[in-house]
Amino acid sequence: MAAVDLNTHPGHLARRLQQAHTLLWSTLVSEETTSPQFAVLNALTEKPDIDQRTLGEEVRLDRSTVADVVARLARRGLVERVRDPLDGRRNVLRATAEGARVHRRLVARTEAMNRVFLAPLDEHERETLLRLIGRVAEAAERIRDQR
Amino acid sequence: MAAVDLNTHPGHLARRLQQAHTLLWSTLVSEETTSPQFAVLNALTEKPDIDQRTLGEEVRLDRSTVADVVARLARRGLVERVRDPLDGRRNVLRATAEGARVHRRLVARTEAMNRVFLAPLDEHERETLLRLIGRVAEAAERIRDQR
DNA sequence: GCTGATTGCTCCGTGTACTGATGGTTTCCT
DNA sequence: AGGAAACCATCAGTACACGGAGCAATCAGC
Repeated sequence: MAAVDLNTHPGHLARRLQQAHTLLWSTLVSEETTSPQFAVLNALTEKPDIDQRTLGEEVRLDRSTVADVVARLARRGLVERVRDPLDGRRNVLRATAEGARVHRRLVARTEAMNRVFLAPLDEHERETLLRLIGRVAEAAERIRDQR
Repeated sequence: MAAVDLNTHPGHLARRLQQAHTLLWSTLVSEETTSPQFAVLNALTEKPDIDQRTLGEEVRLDRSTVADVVARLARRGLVERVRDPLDGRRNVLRATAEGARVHRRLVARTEAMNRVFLAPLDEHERETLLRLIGRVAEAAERIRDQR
């Protein structure tokens, strides 16, 4: 009776957007390397030798999830995980040469994929969409962090 | 070196948006009932006695995921899952009285949560965001379905 | 320098999400 | 009627995502 129109619910739309993206990624970018894994490689390319917690903040991954994702990348030899000799709690992370190679190859493909993904929108709409999502996400993340 | 700015990548932003939403949901709406579970209850409120496949199309959930989500709702007694006597392949689904009660209570809370979630945007921006996400998601879902 | 608090990581349990394989039903076509 | 095709559901395997508990290392205050 009192059913709601889910298309007016940002959460439902966000989930659909993310699902559709994941699927498109696996066909247009890579089957082996997922989008979060790419985000990790990308962050380590920019800032090598950081620990998991810092990396997690960088790419917005939970501490447990970072551990999982990094473990998979390490298993494939794309990332090195070394205990910090100066602080025995930390794992210092770094992309291997192979990891850097994979990252370089995927950068080009992600750009192609983003064009396909955003194809229904014109240039102004794309810019608007990214900006609005960024603002909402950032505000919600701040609420979380202040808890 | 050649690191990319992830904030220009819709996929990364979509993931952040969805994560932030999930977290906000668990604090403002319900700890027990997740957003996909609510979507299922909502769909069954509007259209009772459909099977899992149809339900999945309605709320955009994979056949396996529908089975999981419905199983959890059934375990909590919010949904009934009966083998269709007319077509032995189908599970006919229906929200129980308790499921309807939970749905009613959550409808009000989701509206409150959506206001908080979209608080950083003005009325026009909200409308724009929902419309643009909807268009991108729909286009990407069509690509998937045509495969 | 000791002690208590903090920090970084791991492990466990739960939920969402997808693919591929399998099996049981129904339907359709000859 | 009988067999092939289509269809629905389930199961196994993998990946992301989170919180809580626990452990080892470090730090801060005295």
